[in-house]
Amino acid sequence: MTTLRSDFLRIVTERGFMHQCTDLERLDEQLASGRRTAYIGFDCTADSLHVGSLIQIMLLRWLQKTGHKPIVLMGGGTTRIGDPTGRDEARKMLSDEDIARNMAGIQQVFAKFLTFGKGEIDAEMVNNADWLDRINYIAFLRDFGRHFSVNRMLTFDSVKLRLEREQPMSFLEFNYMILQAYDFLVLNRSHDCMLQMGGSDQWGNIINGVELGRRVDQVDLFGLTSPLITTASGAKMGKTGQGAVWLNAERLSPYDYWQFWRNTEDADVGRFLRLFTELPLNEIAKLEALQGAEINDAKKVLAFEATRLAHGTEAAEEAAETAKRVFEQGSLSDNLPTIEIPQDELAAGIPAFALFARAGLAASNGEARRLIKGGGARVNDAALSDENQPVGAGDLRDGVIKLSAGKKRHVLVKAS
RNA sequence: GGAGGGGUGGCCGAGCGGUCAAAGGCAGCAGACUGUAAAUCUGCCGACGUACGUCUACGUUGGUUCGAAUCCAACCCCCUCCA
Repeated sequence: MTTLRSDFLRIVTERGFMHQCTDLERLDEQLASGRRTAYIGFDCTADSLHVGSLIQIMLLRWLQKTGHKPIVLMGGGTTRIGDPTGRDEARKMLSDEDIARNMAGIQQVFAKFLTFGKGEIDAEMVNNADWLDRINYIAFLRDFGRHFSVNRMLTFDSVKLRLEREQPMSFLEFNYMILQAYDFLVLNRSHDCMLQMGGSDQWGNIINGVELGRRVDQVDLFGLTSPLITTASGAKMGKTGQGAVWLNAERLSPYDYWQFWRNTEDADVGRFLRLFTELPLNEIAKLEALQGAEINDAKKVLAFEATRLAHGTEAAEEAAETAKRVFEQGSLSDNLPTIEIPQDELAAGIPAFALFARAGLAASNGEARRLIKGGGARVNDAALSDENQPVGAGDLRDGVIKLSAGKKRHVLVKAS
C-alpha cells in the first residue's frame, strides 16, 4: 500500500478500521487537501445504539478529530422500510412516534462522541425522512430508477443471499438500496458530502450511492467500509447473555459497560484497544505484549478508556473502583445494582429463591431454585444450599445484604 | 387459479397416534480448572408448586380417538413449479 497522506485514512488504516475502499488513492488526495464531509447512516430501530455500531461511531470521531465534518444520517425514512441486508425476515414496521423517540435517544449517544454545532467541522445530524417523505413516485422512478439495473441489483448480496436461501423479500425491501443511494446523492448536493462509510455489509448499498452520484451529477463520491468485528472465538461482538451492550447509561450501567470490556478475550485486547480507545499505538503495543495474567491490566485499561468515551471520566473511574472493590478486595460497593425491600418483609424473612428472582439474578422462581441447587448462589459470599432458606433482616451487614449469582453478578438488598 | 412442499421451544432441527415438556446442535446460566480470559469437562436450561404433580406449549380453529405435535377438515402464512 502506498503511504497515506491524509491523517484520517492513515489513522483509520493503522488502527484497523479499514476493510474496503472504493478508490483509496484519490480519496486520500481529497482528504489531505482540505476539509471534507463524510457520513454514516444509522437506523432508528432502537432508542440507543450498542457496541455493534461503535466502530462506525469511532470512525466519525476520528474523522472529526482529523479536521473533517461528520454527518450522522438518521434513517427516519428508511427505517420504515428496513434494510434487508443480512436478514431473512422483513423488519417489523415502526410507527412514526417510535422512530422519533428512537432518534432522540440515539442523539444522546452521539453527543458523547462527537461535537455538534454550527462550526465548520462540527457534526451534524440529519434525517432522511426529510427528503424521502417528499418523494414523488413517478418523478423519482424517472429521475433515478432508470439508473438502477434490476439485473445488477439481483446480484448484490443483500438480495442474492435472500433469494438463494429461498426466503421471501418484498418489493418494499428491494427498494431499500435505491433509497440509500439516493441519500448519498442528496447529502452530496446539500452538504457537499463526498464519502459514505459503514460496515462491510453496507458495501453494496454504498457502491450504489457512489454510482448514482456519478451517473446523475457526474460527481466523484467515495465509499469506505469497516470490517465486521467478531471476537477471537468467532462470536458476533457485543452480545452478552443479558442482551445487547448498549451505549447509554439508562440501558446499561457504566459499571456493566466497564465489565463488558474487562471481560474481553485475551486475543482481542490489542485489536479492541486500537479500535475502541484513542490511546497511542505505541502504548497499545506495550499493553498488548503483556503475557498471561498480566494481560488483565491491559483489559482494565481497555475497560477504562472505552467507558470514558461513552460515559465520561468520572463514571469510568467509579466503575473501575467498584470492580476493584468487588473483585480484588472482596468488599462491597454502593455502586452495585441495588434493590429495596420493605422493612417488614425483610424482618419476616424471604425464601432465598424468591429473593434471587426479585433481585433480577434469575428470571423466574424456578430458575432461582436451579441456580441455588447448582451451587451458584451466595448470600454475603456464603454459599447457599437450601433454596428455601429465609433471608432477612438478620443477614444485613452494614445495612445491606449482598446476593451473588456466580462470580460476576451481584446485587445489594437494602431495607426501605 | 392449479400442483407439490412446508409452518415444532430464543435459533437451527428431529419427531409423524400413547413411553413427548418434545432427540440432537447452537445460544444461555451455574460449577470445576484459571487470570473477572479462551479452550475443556460437569450440571441445568417452559411456568408454578421442594419430588411424585399441575398448567401452558408443536401456525389458527374445529373434529376423530380412552389418548394427537403426530390422523381428518377448514382457514392463515411461506416456498417451488405451472397458469
